Parts: sequence; structure tokens; C-alpha cells
Amino acid sequence: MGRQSCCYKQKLRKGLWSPEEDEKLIRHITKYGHGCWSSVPKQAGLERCGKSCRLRWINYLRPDLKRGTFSKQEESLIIELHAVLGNRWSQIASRLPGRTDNEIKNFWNSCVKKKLRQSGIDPNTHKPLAEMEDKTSNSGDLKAPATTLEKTKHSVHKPASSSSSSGESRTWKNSVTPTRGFFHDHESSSACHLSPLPHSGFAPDCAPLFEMNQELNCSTISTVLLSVPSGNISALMSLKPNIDLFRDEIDGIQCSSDVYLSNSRRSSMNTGSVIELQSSTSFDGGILPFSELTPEKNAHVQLEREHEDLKWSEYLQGTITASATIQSQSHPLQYDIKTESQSVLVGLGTWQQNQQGQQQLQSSNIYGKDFHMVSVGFGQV
DNA sequence: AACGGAATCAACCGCGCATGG
DNA sequence: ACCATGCGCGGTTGATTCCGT
Repeated sequence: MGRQSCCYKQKLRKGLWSPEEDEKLIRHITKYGHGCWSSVPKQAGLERCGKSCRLRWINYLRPDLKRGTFSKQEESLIIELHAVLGNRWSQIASRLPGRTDNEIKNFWNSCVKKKLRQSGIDPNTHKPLAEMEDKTSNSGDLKAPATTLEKTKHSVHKPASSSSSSGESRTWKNSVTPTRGFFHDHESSSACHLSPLPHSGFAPDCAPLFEMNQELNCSTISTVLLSVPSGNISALMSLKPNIDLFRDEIDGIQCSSDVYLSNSRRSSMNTGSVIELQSSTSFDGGILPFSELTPEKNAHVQLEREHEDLKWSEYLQGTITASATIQSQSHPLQYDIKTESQSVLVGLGTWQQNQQGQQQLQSSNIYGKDFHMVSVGFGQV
């Protein structure tokens, strides 16, 4: 017997939110903050459950949401993070400022999964599909990537742990898709997780800290993944705390930054060592080619949707100070939509900056609880 | 133009965890 | 220790939109 939903109990409204409801919620949270979500609907005059209000705020009404299509950098980062974190959408979202777990989850399920499959990569394991088939047919150890792969230095493959491989270093490129390779030897992505590092000074979309849970055999993860959007390093590192090895791999993909590891941290779980990657990096190689995965269709449509969002903002803010823009990048099919949260809502700029600053300090709780800042930044709605 | 399947995305559901009484 | 409550997460659903025929 499952629990009945809170909405059922209280005969509350369900389904899509009306603009009036949105306005009520925004007005309330702007003024008082959300405090206890269960009391929000009552105080805000909404016939919704607190859970529904929370979801609506987090996934849609929050002023620091980016919205719009995912950039290639974001897409790459999602893929990389998913390779390590698995379906821990909230953790992935915490490294993508302005994106929600729901948004990322939808994006993954509707788009990325398919692209990966088309590229011959299993979206669950991030291994080549052919390899997975071999594995299921042989039910043996993973020996080598599929034959369509060839060596390259654009992707970095760190030797697997002593327990799972000979330790021979391999790098691979998928010759079918001109892609960064992101092939892993890890058996269980859920065994290892990135954890937020509130005091590292890293931007929240970086991946500065790994926890290696040796009890969970996390050391089988063996891939270094690098995707460095404009000045950030998001290096998903192999977990063997071997500085020289790591340096080699970094060099292999032309990362010129100072990167060093320390084992000084201990995870709060107290079950394994923690590798801290510190960097003042710039990665002049930019993001590795992923051209077949470019979300090229619907750019125009998405832009129009963006404008619809802006109209909604206008409704809330009373004015629009800028419009969505497309920044064409080096690749003709790449585009990056500047959204309201980045360029439009001037009043929210401060709020966002504060939020981003907070994220660096408290990336595990990116929304925070104190919405007085909302009041300041959101202005008089 | 109409239809149907695919894709997208907002929202719901149920579960586990944390916390407080 | 137990229970009630609230929160957050991941999985899933269903409505809407898109797109090909």
C-alpha cells in the first residue's frame, strides 16, 4: 500500500499552474521567503500542496534559472558527470548553474540518451555498445574497447585499478563519432560520487573533488574526462591518486594549468580517500569536438520559446531590457542563447551574483533558505 | 489539411532520509 | 526508541508541441 498523495488528502489543485498561481507564489516567496514549504500554499493563498509549490518554484519560477537550450558545454558536462554520478540529477544540476535536476533529467532522457546510442555508446554505462554486447555474451571481464576505436590523445584513459586491469594506459577515440571519448571501466557508477566542495573556491560547474569509496570498489573508475568551458576546468578524474599519472594525462590533452592533487582530505563518509583537484586553469583546447551531437535543429523554435519566456518575465517585471541573443561560435552549428537570467533581468543580477557566490560556498544547497536576497534582487513584483 | 507517432517538458508520485517531539 | 512531519530526490506520467507522411 502506497501513501496517498498530499494533494489527495487535502483535495488540492493539481496539474498545470496558472499565471495567477505563479504570481501568488512569486509574490509570497519574494516577500517572505518560502520558509516551511508546507505552510507556503496557505500563506500564499494557493490551493496547492507545499510540495507542488516547491517544485514549481525550483523548476520554473526561481529567478536564477537559465532556461533555453543546453549549450554544447553543458551537454558535454552532463554526459561526463553522468558517467561518474549516474542518475544523480540533483548532484549533476548542482554543477550546472541555472539548471534544474528536472530539466537535466528530461534533457538526458529525451535527447542525450538517444544521441549516445546513435553514437554507439551505452548511455547507462558510457561504454561502447558493441563492447557491452560482447560483455553480455561473454560475461567476462572488460578487456578493450570496440574495434571501431582507435588511439588518440584527445581523450584520456587512465589505467584501471590494480584490481581490474593490468594497469596499461590506454587512450581511445571513437572513429565513428568525432568525439571526445568517454569510456569507462567502472562497474558501478553509483559507487563513486562527486561531492560539492563548499570551501574550495571552485566555480560550481567544476568538479573539484572526488571522493573515492574504496569499500565500494570505486577505484575501478578509470577515465579522465575533460571538458573545459571557457576558463573552467571540469575534469572528471580517474581516481587513483597518482600525481604523475594524472599529470601525464592532463598533458596529453594540452591542459597547461597547474594541477595538483592532495590526499589530505577525508570524506565525510569516512570510508575512503578524497582526491582534491585544485587548479587555476585555463584550457586552451576548449571543448573537444562533439559535432555529431550538436543539437542543431529547432534553434529558431527554441529562440521563439525563449521570447515567450521573456514575455512572461515582462509580465512579472513590467519591462524587458534586452532580448535573447544568439552568440555564434566558431562552429557554425553551435549557438548559445543568452537568457533572461543572464542578460535581461537587471534587477536579478545582484541576486544571481549573490547566488553564484553562495553556490561556491554552498554548492550542495544551491537554492539556500534565505530568500531575503530574493526580495532585494527581485525588486517590487 | 489531417492524422499519427515522436519528442518535449511540466508536474506528480512514492520513497528514503533528516529532524524534532 | 518510536512516530509524525517535512524535504528532497529519482522515476514516471500525461499533456502539449513538433514533424513527417
